[in-house]
Amino acid sequence: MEDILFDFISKYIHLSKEEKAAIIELDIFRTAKKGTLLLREGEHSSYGYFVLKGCIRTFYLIDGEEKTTAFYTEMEGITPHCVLTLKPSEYHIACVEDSIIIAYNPAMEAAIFEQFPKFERLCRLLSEELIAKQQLNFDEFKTSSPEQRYLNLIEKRPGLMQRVPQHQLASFLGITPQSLSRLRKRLAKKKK
Amino acid sequence: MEDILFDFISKYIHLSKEEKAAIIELDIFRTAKKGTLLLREGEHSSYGYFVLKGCIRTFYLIDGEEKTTAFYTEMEGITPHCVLTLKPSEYHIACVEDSIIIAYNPAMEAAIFEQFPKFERLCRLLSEELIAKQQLNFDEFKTSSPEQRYLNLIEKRPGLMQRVPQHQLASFLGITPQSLSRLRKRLAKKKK
DNA sequence: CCCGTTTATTAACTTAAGGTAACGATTTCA
DNA sequence: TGAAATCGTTACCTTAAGTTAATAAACGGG
Repeated sequence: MEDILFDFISKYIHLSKEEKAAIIELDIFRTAKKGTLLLREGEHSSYGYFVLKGCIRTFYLIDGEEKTTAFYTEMEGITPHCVLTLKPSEYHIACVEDSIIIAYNPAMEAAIFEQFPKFERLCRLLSEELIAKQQLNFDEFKTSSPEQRYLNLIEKRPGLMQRVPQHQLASFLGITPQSLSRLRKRLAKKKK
Repeated sequence: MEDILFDFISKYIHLSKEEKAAIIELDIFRTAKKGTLLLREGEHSSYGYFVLKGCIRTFYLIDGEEKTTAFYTEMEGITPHCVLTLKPSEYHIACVEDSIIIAYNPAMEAAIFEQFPKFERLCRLLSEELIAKQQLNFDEFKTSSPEQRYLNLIEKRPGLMQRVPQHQLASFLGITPQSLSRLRKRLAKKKK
């Protein structure tokens, strides 16, 4: 399972045997069953997660309703806001499927950055890229109707539809499950 | 005007005289009049912008309509997506007010990072923080109605309302100018 | 200072999303 | 395996957003 990670990193920088060993040394690999809560609202945590296989989601509990706002699948990760603020978490993180993930904390990052400074560069570059992508994504959300967003999601993240319950997808699209259900019926009719 | 920048940076790291001199050496400070286009859709550009004073916005031209998706004010900045992809820009960037900005490109960053590695750490930390904040912001957007978003904006970014034309704010809120106008009337009535 | 453009508001109509509730179908797990 | 919870769909009604259009106010360049 380390290979999944190293294959990914190799797209950006070359890692020596020593560097790979240092990463494995950190003992960051975990498996988690579907439904497992990695982080609860209100908790303090210093762990970030990176998905090697499977799917995790962030969600809020608002008026007793789960509102899923993000899905992270293969080669995507999240450092929860609370890790940076040191305050209680605003949201929950849960596994949508049985997953293989990396769990890292700032101390581990610091250790790796100190040994191998080029990791820090990698993280900076990945972060900067992610900011720009996130912004594009948000832009698209703002400038689209729920229906367009739904169609867009099918195009941009094919397969996610199949992996995720519909009511979770609905809040991800910024609508209610009922609206998503209607929307789908509307589209099916149009297609005919 | 350098002082505005150095005051900001001093909240994160200490800069020596040499380091400050190296930054000034880069000749990154610019002023731009309201309405100035810093980047046009379709253009190639390698410049990122950081606002010291004033306000800039990103917008898309969709069916001849301007859709404003983000505002950047004091101590906020943007590295356009096209700088990272080397492809034509998806959006425009324009000054909303007369502004004092920093314009930087990857070569300048590389030069500074080489001279003073701690800058790279600063950028990584700021980037990681921004990712988490952006995500929270997006989450809030998805889980709120236009009305809640409007009220939230007043709270979170007071003053922006006064600085920015309403039709630009409308698309920023993900609605039409007409809807924003109605929404405001509705709220004014409620308050009474 | 004036005229054209941009901006904000309002109105009437259409469309779709929210709220509530009910219904089976599926999944979970004790 | 059987009861309970979860999930997706449908229906009905309400509410608000989109669309189009008209008008008035504010702004800005010559």
